[in-house]
Amino acid sequence: MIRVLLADDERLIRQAIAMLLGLEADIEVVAQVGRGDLVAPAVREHEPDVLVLDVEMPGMDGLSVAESMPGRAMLILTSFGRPGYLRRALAAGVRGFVPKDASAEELARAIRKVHAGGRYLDPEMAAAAMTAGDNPLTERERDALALAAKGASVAQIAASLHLTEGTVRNYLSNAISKLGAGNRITAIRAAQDMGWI
Amino acid sequence: MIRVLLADDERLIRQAIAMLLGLEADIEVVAQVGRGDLVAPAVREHEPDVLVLDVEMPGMDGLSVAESMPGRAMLILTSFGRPGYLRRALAAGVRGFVPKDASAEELARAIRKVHAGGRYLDPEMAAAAMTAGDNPLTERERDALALAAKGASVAQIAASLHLTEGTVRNYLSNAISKLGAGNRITAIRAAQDMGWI
DNA sequence: CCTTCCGGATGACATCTGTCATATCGCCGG
DNA sequence: CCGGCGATATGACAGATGTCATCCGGAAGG
Repeated sequence: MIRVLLADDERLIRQAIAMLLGLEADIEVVAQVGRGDLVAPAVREHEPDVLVLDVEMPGMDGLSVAESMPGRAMLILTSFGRPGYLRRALAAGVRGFVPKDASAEELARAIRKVHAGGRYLDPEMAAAAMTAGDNPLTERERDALALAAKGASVAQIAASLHLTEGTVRNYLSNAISKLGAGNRITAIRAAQDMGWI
Repeated sequence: MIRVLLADDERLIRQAIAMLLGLEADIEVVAQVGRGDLVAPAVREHEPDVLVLDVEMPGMDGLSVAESMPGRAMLILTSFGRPGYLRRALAAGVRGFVPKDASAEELARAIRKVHAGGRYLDPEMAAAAMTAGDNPLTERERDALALAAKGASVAQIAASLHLTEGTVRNYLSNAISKLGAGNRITAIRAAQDMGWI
């Protein structure tokens, strides 16, 4: 029996997926949580074999959760096939990556594979991540763009990062150019679509 | 037996919810579609009693679908409790509004209520929509902000709407002020959070 | 009928943003 | 050791953005 912990913020989805997985003879959902920060306590209590984590969650996102639990069998389940998510997940030791558009069979197969020590990556997502290439932004450019995405002005970003305004403008300009955008708004959208900020 | 059509773009979610609803003795999912533009043909073919529509879908969003089928028993199922969504849905004659964070029982109850000609609004969403009040933006302000949200510059917006640049700047400035934002980026985020653009 | 009000429209002005040329620093390969 | 490279940092400048005072026209109300 494969003991699974399921983390997703939407109760209906969580309940429903748990039900589907419960139909599989060899899979048992032993815990369900709706917030990222509740995963660690639940893991301690139930000692599941495999963690199925949604990326978008309050408290702590699924990728951060994965990064905080190295060595465990984990699988990311997400609505958004963002290349950056896949890279972060793999770097964190996650061995399974399944889109919510997958079928229940695909999810069950992925869980078995991950439990057995293997990998399961959705073919389309893997291809998209390959095509997209790596994150071209430097750390500072990402910092600046992430703050801009929250609506911060150049002055506010400069204050946050302890830089002069000119430098911040420069980072944003570089980011805009690297992302093939025309202004900061399209740059923010592009970076978010790729899962880079 | 209540015959239900289920429209949601994520297969796993669709399958799983169909399974949950199938457990209810009086509910039967007679059709499932993954795109908004496939709802109309499926309705013609299966003649369901109640339509359960996700807002976020490719092809055609759930609210537009609802607007195109007046008089039918419909229920909106969404991840995002945006006040503007609720208003648009009610205006389109939708009688049920359920967040994906609801329980399966709540969804089933809502479907029965809507099928019987009643209404079911998630209490929290209804309260949020009340608190938020109505969309304060005029039509032109919305047009301009929606284009800005796609990354368009003032010049491009002006060309699209057949206005001078000054007028466009004015609309955006009004929108920023009405939304309590400090620049167009925060204004865009605020308007999107409320479901106003 | 006249007034008031509000959305729509305009251009001038101050400020903010994006680009560019340039400089410094640490690191790697020759 | 030295040159080259890329990340970081800076300020000047041009162009884009946000604010303001103002005007126009139709709807609501006296």
